[in-house]
Formats: sequence, C-alpha cells, structure tokens
Amino acid sequence: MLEAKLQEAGLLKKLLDAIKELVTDANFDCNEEGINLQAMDNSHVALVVVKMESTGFKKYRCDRPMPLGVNLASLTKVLKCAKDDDTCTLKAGDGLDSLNLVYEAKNSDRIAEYDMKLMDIDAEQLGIPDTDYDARITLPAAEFTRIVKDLSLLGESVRIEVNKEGIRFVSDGEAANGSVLLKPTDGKVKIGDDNDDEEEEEEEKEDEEDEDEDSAKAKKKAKKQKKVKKESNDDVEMNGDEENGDEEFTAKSDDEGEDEKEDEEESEGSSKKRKKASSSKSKKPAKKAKTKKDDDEYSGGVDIAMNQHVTLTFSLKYLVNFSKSSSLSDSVQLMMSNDVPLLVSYSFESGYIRYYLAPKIGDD
Amino acid sequence: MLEAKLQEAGLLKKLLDAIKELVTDANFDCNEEGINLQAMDNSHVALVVVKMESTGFKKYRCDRPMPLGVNLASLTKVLKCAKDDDTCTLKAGDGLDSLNLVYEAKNSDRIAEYDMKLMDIDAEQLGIPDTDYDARITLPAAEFTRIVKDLSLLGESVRIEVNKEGIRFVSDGEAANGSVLLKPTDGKVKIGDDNDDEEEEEEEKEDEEDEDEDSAKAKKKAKKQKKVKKESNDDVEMNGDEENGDEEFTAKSDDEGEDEKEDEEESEGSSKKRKKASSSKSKKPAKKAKTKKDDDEYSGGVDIAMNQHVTLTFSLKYLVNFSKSSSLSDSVQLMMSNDVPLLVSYSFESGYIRYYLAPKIGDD
DNA sequence: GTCATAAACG
DNA sequence: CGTTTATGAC
Repeated sequence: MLEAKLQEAGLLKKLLDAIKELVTDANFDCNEEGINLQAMDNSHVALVVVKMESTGFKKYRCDRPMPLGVNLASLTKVLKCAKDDDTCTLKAGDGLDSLNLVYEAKNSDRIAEYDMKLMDIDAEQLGIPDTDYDARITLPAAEFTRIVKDLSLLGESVRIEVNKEGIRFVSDGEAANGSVLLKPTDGKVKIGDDNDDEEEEEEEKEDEEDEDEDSAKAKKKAKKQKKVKKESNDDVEMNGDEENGDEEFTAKSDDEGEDEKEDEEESEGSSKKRKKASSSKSKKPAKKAKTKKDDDEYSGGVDIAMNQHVTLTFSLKYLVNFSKSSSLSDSVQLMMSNDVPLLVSYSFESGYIRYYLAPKIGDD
Repeated sequence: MLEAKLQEAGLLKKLLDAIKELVTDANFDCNEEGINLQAMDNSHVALVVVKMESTGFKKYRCDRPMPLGVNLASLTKVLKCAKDDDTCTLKAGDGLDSLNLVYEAKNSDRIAEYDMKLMDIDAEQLGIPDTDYDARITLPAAEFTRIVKDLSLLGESVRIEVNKEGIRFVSDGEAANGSVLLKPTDGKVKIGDDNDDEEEEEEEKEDEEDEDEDSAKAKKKAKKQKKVKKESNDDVEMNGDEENGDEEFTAKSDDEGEDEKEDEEESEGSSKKRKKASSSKSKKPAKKAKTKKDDDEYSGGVDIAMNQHVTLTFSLKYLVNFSKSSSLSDSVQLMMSNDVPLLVSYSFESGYIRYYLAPKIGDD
C-alpha cells in the first residue's frame, strides 16, 4: 500500500510536463525510500530517470515495493486538475489497478479526488553505469535552455566541447553556424582533480591530457574521487573506478525499483570509498540535506570541472526536450566523457530528474 | 427607432465572446425596457438568454419593440474595432436593415462608426418556465470554470450532486474518474427554507429529505418563498408555486421581445408575491441596485441552498462553453431541480446572461 | 498575440 | 476528405 502526500502538486505537474513528450508510459516504482521512474524515450534514444525521495513528501508510506504502471498522458490530464499549490496525496492499494489522487486546496473547502487506471508495463529496467565523467558543468538552467533552443533553430545537432577555456556549444546549419562559449564564472576551469587551489597541478594536467590521458587519469584517480566529492556542487559523481564506467546502459529484466542501488552493488567492488559515496547519494539524509543546500545556494554561475578535453555531438531535439525540466531547478548539470552518453541532471529538493543521451558518432 | 449608448463597449464584447460559439445568429429584441436576446444554441440543446436593462445604458431610447436580427460573427468583428473603454452607441432606424455602431474613445477625438447589415431571423421564441429550483448554488465563476474544464479532460459528462455536504461534480472517463466537492464557505448548506438561523428546522429538514420530500416541500412552501427572496444573494428565484415549474421550454411563435415578462403574466396567477418579486427583478431600480451591490459585495465564497437532494448529469462541453461568461461576473449561480434543465446565471450590472441546459437522461 | 495542433463541420 | 474552427503552446 502506498500513501504519499506531496505538499505541492506543482512538483508532480512539472515533472510530468518535463517527461510526457519523451515517454508515453512508465512505471512509478514506489518503495520505502521513495518513488523512482526510469524509462527510455519513445524512440529508445534517451533515458529518463526520476527520483523523488520519501523525505520530500509531507507524508510517505510504502509498505512494499510497488511498480505503478502509468500512462503519462492520463496522469498529465489528472494533474491538470490540481492547482500548483494544492496538496496532492497519491494512494495505491496493493491489489488495485488504479491510483487515487486527492487534491486539497490550501485554504478552502475544495477537495478533488481522482482515480486513474493503472496498467501493466513490462519494464525493461536498465542498469545505469556509474560513469567516470571527465567533465562536469553546472550552469543556469535557463542558460542551457536558451542555448539549445537557439542552436536548434540553426541545425539538428550540437557539438559540445569542454576544454580549459570553458564549454562551447557549436551548431552548423544550412543557413548559419552558431557557437556559444560559456566561461566559468570564477574564470577557472577546474582541471583534473577538480581542485582549483592547486594551480601547479592544473598546469600539469593540461599537458598530460593532450598526450597521455589514460595514464594521467589512472595516476590521479584516487585523489580525484575524494576531492570531487568533497567540494562539488552536485549529486552526480564525477569520477569512479569501475571498469564498466564507459559502457552504455545494459538491459536488466528485473523490476524492483531499486535499480540504481542494485547496479552499484553489482558492479562495484574495487573501491570502498566510492561505493559509500555513491550509495549515500540515494539514501542518506546527510546527502539529501546537501542537495537542498546546493539548490538554495546556487548562485547562478557557470562552474566547470574537467579531467580532460571532451568533445561530443548530440541531437538538439533531445536537449531541447530535456531543457523543459528547467522549471524544476535553477541549475542544470552536464556530465560528459568522450564516447559516453551525456548526463543532464536537474536536482530539486529531495529528488532529481536525469536524462542520458548517447552522442552522435562522427561529427555530423 | 433605437438609440442606446453603452458606457463601455467592453461589456458588449464580452457578451459576444460568451455566446458567439454557441449561437450564430440571434435577434436582439429591443424594447423600452432594454435589450433581450434569446436563442437556442446551434445544436438546439442549450438556451441562451441575455438581458441588458435600459438602465444599464448611459442613454437609452427605444420607441417601439424592434427585433434586430444579427449575425454574431459579424457583430463580433465589428466590436473588435472598439476598445473596451470606448463608449458604444447602437442605432437602428425603424425601417432600416442595418445597425449603426459608433465608438468614441474616452478622452480623444477618435470617433469610429460602423454599419452592420441586419437580417431577418425567424425567431421561435421560447417560453421559459419559471421553475421552482430545488438547489441554488452560488460559487466563484473562476471556480466553476476550473471545475468543468478539469473534468472535461477526463470525460464527456459531469454528474452534479447537491446534498447537505455541498455540491459535488463527478466525471467518469476512460482513463480516470474525477470528483470535486465544494463545501459551502460558511460550512452550512442552507436546507429547505433557506434560513440558517433556525438550526432545529435545518435538522428536521435533513430527515425529511431522505423520506418524504414532497410533503415536506409542500408544508414549507409559503414560508420558503418569502425567506429565500429576502435573504438570497441573487437574482434568480429559488422557489415558486406554479404548476409549470418542472416543464421544459415551450415553443412560442411570437417575436415581441418581452417574452420573459409575458411568460410571467401568462403563467402566474397563484402568487402575487412571487409575481411582484419576479418582475421587479427586471424593472425596478431598487432591484438593480441590489444586483450591483451583490456583485460588488461578492466575497468569493460558495453558497448553497437546497430543498432536496438533486442529482443531474450534463454534457461538459456545454458547461465549458457557458463558463466563458466568467469575464462578465465574479460569481455564477447554478439552479437545479431533478429532471429540469440546469440554469447557469451570470449577473452583471443591470443585466445577466443565463444558460439553460437539459440534463442527460440515465447517468451516462 | 501568434502559431500549431486537434476536433468539428460540411 | 477537406475545410473550418477551437484550444493549447510559445
């Protein structure tokens, strides 16, 4: 049995607005820790992951894991019937095939109740590799939206380049080419170990990257992990030691709604520190508090950390779609490594929405 | 000859916006008391009645009754040429087949003049029964709009239930069912005689409703009439004694533009008080002042008075259409009796727009 | 306010 | 089936 009371229906509305054009049906996997959603987009090109932690709810109770198969168009309609500041209580019985939503207006006698049919969705859950990203960029969500929208007017794709200058978005179109460069607000691209206090190391890194990246990386790994974790502004880890770090999503057949955690458990064994850091992300109150703090404190600037130059090309159509999530957060993080899917992450209080998009091959 | 000067062209614009999608052509029946419009919607399911009392005009003169046959699309176009705060003077000559409109900007030398062709409309005037409604609900117009729009996302029809809890709107759709309950703002559904000062009678009523409604009603009729009239916040009578109360519209062949008044004269004879109250509504300055006062004073709450439980089902499409009139008033009144057309009424200074909609039979 | 899509109409 | 019209997105 699930009973989850959200203080503001608006959060759910925004989440659905963000994903409903990408995904038609998806399981809301509810368990005691919260609600997770994971789905490939309709054309099976992008992966959407939503997490709403139980602590983000005013009331939360879920006795046992329940995958709630939802048609997102239906849920969107039902949520349209809520005002943003209504409270929203989700209820689902163990054996029932419907989701009950109750909206209560803040200071009013209006109570609206909806019952939405659920469906069985054959969820091919994907294992999300816990990638070592070579570049992490935090920028204002509105800035990202603006850039991808602008460039989408010119061409189909955008090449994103991260180097010590900053991050550059380049689109070549029929009629015009466009290039947008964002420099880090503090003027410094945090290089290598993500530590801008050690300037000499920064220099060292720059040289290495252009010649012998792998050895440089290997050499710095252990240090990087700690430092990135310690000072980064975000929930997404920039580095890890797993050998599967650069692989694409691997299909899994289970349906247990704790995929991310399980992935970590399955694939990790080499680094105790990483494992701890990684799983704390999805469970520990300490981490949640940090997320909230980050959002509240986000200053509107551009922050760039990288281990090596990254250049990737993506379909703008998808990035534009992802950028709809900017209603959920002031900032967005881009995580990139060469030849690895881009991770676009919007964090909100007690949760996040993340998108993974495979790069185009070649440089079309 | 008609000459009617409206202080604000905006009023006419709003009225046309409200009905132009429901009705294509209609007679503006002008007489010395004002301008009335009465028309079935294009699919002959709903009835629209508009009244603009002469006192609502800055200048008003109409020597003899004139039905002005107007294509509403044309009039809408012509009215688009006026600014909302322009004055608008309507002129029509006795023998002429056109309507002259003059717009004068408030503090300007701009005078615009339009002539619109009139047409002969074979108006089958309908006699509107002066129904005894068993439930009267006053609610914020925006709330009503919101509810019917929301529910129209889910299904075609809405079942409206009025009972001592409040008013409930229920829609069953393919993907989801919805139910919105509005409780009266003061917490009390005024039951039976509409008098909430007599609590013990309220209790008594509640019991009666569930068992022997007719006798209870009969017993209380005389008192109800007075009290409802006295304290109700609206222009629409909730109760009356006529035997034609529960009949549907009856077609009339005349075309004289004073239908409502004539109806009253024709059908009433039993209750002097009612007649007086009813006709004063459309004529006396005292009543107009009250209407205005009501609008000004409307507090935004939900007020419910009922004699017995009412449950009716309506097509949401029409209710959504009706709710476009909310630009004309902050509040809307719903008047309902079982098996009788719903009356939806928006009052504005010196006039109103009303819609009648027959309930669906069965409960589909 | 304009545009694009979706429903309604002929 | 094409046209027209209403409604929602930008």
